[in-house]
Amino acid sequence: MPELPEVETLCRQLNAVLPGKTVLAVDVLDSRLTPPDGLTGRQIGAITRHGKFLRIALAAARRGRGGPGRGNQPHAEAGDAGSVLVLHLRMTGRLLWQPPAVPLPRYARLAITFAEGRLVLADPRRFATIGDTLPPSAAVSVSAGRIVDPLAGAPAERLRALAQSRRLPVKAFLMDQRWIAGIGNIYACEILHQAGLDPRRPAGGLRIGEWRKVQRATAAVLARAVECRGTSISDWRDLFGEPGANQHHLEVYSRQGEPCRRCGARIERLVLGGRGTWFCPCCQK
DNA sequence: TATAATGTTAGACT
DNA sequence: AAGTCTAACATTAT
Repeated sequence: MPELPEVETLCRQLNAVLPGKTVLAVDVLDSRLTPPDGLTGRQIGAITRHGKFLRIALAAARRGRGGPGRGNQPHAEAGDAGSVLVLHLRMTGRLLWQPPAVPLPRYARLAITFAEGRLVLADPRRFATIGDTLPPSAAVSVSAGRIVDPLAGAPAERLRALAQSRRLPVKAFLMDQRWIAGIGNIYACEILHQAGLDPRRPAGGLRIGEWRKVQRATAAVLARAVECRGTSISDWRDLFGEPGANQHHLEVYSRQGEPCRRCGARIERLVLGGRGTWFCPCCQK
């Protein structure tokens, strides 16, 4: 369900709600989830997004340990085990903010209670994960050319360098989180339609001018999706249970058989890398 | 009932 | 060795 724009939406909403609040209780409702110990009593700090990961910082416990021993380095990004909560919603995970006394939603898997309300992870398929660190693959420094935030720009030269001599389909390349963080199936389809490129093209075969089109399409598609607070095809809801509006802007995703709004040809569906892939055979070459 | 689903990854295969 | 592909994860909705 959540790709970069949806996670970005949650991140902004979480930052408007959680910082400064103190965790009163953590309830695990699904045994496959193992939240880090010692969350209770701690205060929420800033929430950041890393690709599709959410990272919630936790301030030091308020009582006790107040003394001298704490030579505060200004945020050593690497070893933040014990001071953060990391979430990944995978396919069907949802985060909801509920006022006190509202009953838990269906498929609630984790609840973090505060005096003012509670944060609930609901997830029918149970793929969502929580942890105490970002995985190394999401850490900023792995490979120098990695595009850590396509919302901030995916430069054509960098895309071309990353894709150099690769033969996998350009759509699979765009979705590979090791190189570009945050693009998933919906937005990969939409970006390639807007760029006018066939999703099956080997990534290494695109010319620089074609990468420029990808650069522009990525910026436009993701920015609009964030403005629209995500795509509510079926079950995406924001932190407050509200649907997004970007589904009204989809050009190809899930539209097989319907006419392309640019050229009128029928949208086709095929399977690439095990995922449904929609494209216009007329204007994507 | 059969199929597909907004994601990732371990293992198999090239 | 490194790149690529497939199946699997668990469950619901159509």
